[in-house]
Amino acid sequence: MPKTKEQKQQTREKILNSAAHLFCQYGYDAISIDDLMQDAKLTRGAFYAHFESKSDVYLHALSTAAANAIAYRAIPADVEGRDWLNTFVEGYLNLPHVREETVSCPMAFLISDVASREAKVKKAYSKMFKGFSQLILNHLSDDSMMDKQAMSIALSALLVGTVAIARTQDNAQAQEVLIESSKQLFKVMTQCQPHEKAKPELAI
Amino acid sequence: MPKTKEQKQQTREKILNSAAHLFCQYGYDAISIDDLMQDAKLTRGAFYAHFESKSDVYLHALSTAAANAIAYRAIPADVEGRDWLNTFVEGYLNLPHVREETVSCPMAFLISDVASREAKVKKAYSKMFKGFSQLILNHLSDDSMMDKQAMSIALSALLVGTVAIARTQDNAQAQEVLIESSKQLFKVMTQCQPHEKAKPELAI
DNA sequence: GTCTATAGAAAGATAGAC
DNA sequence: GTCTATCTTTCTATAGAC
Repeated sequence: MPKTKEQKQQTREKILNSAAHLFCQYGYDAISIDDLMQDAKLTRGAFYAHFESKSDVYLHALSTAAANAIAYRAIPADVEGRDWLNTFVEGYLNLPHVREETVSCPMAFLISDVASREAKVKKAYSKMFKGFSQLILNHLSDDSMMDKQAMSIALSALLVGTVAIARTQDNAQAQEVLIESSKQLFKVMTQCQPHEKAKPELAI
Repeated sequence: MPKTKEQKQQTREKILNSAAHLFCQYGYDAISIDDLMQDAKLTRGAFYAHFESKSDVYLHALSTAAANAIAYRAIPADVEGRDWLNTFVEGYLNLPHVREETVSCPMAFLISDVASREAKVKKAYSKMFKGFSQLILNHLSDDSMMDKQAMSIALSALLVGTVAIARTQDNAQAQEVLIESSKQLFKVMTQCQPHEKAKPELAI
């Protein structure tokens, strides 16, 4: 790739990272193009060399936010099954995540923000949820007592919904929601897979 | 109450009903004061005789929306325990609710909309969630195997989260999320209360 | 490609007539 | 209390210099 194209790509990614961060935290309407560009240490006018419109950057920022979140919560390949789920839930259902002290999940943070967006955006969100649900599904241990497909969807809704609810509460209430949801989540998993060992204590 | 005051109150409630409906469906930023007043068959200027600001009407519209939703989903007093929960979940986790063909739950529809609002609004939302969770708690049957407090919070997060997620999906996917979540919900309840009779088929 | 300047539109809030 | 008219701010998007 020629040097100029490479630099343009870097600038674009810089804007996308600012967009992923700011849109997740404040939503589409609360963030102006000026906000994005200032965060990326550029000015308004340069924006349109990289994106068609505000709507366009939001769409791509969704993917960036998802990619960042996936990379941040990556779990070593040798961790499998129940251990994987324990680790994932521990990293997802915790206060630093809810308070954006760490990389945030665009699904939980923009769950009702996407309702007013265009069809393209909703499709991208929908695809993300399918991916999330599939990720959970891939790590559910085989168990004849469990409808894995149904379980993965319900768990996904519980995980995303819990973080979204926690975000609307003060710290004490948020902590309670996170703890009780993960307790019930593990209780369900334990009851469905009675041969597995008991769940470990969670550090949340 | 004098006639003029009574009429003012009626106009105020008309605006609040429009606000509850429109804010729930489109969110705070997408709805202008003009939109609200046109829906209430009035004009911009009259707005400030009833509310201090847009933020003010949003705050009160939250309560109106909650009151409307509670009234709409009211369940006869003689329905109790497991039957109550069945009926409630049936009315809450269904497609017409998700598609706003019926009175919508402000918690599910505005779950991430309140993040950018002022502290007063967040407190009102938080109080609503506590009320929702308490309502569930009041109808959980006694069972020594179950931590009712924890269960009511987790169920609330699952219910609200499921509707919020379903809203981001197309009809087919939304239906799947609703069905699988309610399946798992009842499975959990059944396992925790093994003496109750099996769950009825849901009409969703 | 990035900058400054600005056009054009939308929306919150206010003023004054009735 | 409700109306029309308007002030003011904010924001998306574009134009043109470098």
